[in-house]
Amino acid sequence: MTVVPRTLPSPEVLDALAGRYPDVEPSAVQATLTLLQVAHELSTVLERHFAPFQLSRGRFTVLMLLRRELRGSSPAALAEAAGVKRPTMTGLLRALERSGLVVRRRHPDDHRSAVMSLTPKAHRLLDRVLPEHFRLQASLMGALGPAERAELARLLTQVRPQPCAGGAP
Amino acid sequence: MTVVPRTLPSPEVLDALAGRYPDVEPSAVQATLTLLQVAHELSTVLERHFAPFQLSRGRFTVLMLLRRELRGSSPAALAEAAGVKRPTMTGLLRALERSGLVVRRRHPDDHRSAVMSLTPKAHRLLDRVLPEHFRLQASLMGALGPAERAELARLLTQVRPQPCAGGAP
DNA sequence: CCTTACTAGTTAGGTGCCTAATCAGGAGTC
DNA sequence: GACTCCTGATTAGGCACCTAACTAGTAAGG
Repeated sequence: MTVVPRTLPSPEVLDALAGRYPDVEPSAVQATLTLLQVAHELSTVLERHFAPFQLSRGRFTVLMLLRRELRGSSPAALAEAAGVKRPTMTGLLRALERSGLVVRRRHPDDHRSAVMSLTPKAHRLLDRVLPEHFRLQASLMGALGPAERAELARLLTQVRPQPCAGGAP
Repeated sequence: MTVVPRTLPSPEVLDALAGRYPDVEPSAVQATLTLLQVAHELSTVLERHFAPFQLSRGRFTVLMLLRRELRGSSPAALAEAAGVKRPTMTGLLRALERSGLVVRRRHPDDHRSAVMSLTPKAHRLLDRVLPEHFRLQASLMGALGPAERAELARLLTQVRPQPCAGGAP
């Protein structure tokens, strides 16, 4: 939920920047800032929705992953799937364990590894959270038709860090 | 930089959810998750770019605001413009002050208030950071043409929290 | 076996943001 | 002037994420 300017730079400011720095592309600046800003708002709305249930986005994501796709998998696999580092997953799972939402068992073959799964309490919690969650998601996208949503998703996936010489190490 | 599932839910999983929870709109789920995920990646790339200059996104944003639009304005005004709470701005400004990038003066009329401005060192730093920053932004949007970028920004601005009964308190 | 190399998970410590509570200056009312 | 009310800024404390460094179990080569 990092900081993002609340309003876009005015055309005058952009022009001034473009005069001083030749590589300014106003359309790129606008798209980047808008993307960050809208994502920030969206994040905030989702966090607010989860808060009354003692859930953060991270904890919710873990529950959803464990619900169907990754049931009975290891912390490392969950970290990978959730896009989070292993130490962070340790913290998320500890919190969920303390709340009685997940249980940990030792892996039968590999004694280093753990096997996580949801408790009945977690399933009941999700049954309370998810209906409203999906309504919220639908309302956030309510101003866009299905075709526009698909187009939005398509355009977004093009925004990746380009393989433009000197990629990640 | 909050957590977001690294891959979208498969169609099967979405179908299963839609079966159990009637309000699931797959296009909304897809658009939401994609938006959060791309914003997360973009955030990460930008943070990496700023790190060598000892800048965070927050500190950079403050410098940019102070550069032209809000030169000589108060911490409260900066917080408002940066989309951040006042205590957070206190921390950002303290860090920038310690690095010798901003200076603080008392407001001549209102002795509660402070007037912040950039030092020459900050202008030199921005002259080093910005060219590469704008090239990076351009490359991130490199796969999209100007019209597509504008369309992306337009669609994004539609994603606002809808005024759909029971707004913010 | 036994060393070496790897992997799963945790701990320790740091950053960036938040809310709640506090302090100090300013402004309106009597 | 003294009371209340408001507002700018800070401090204190908390949460979610990170990296680096550790512990413990596994696997592979001598």
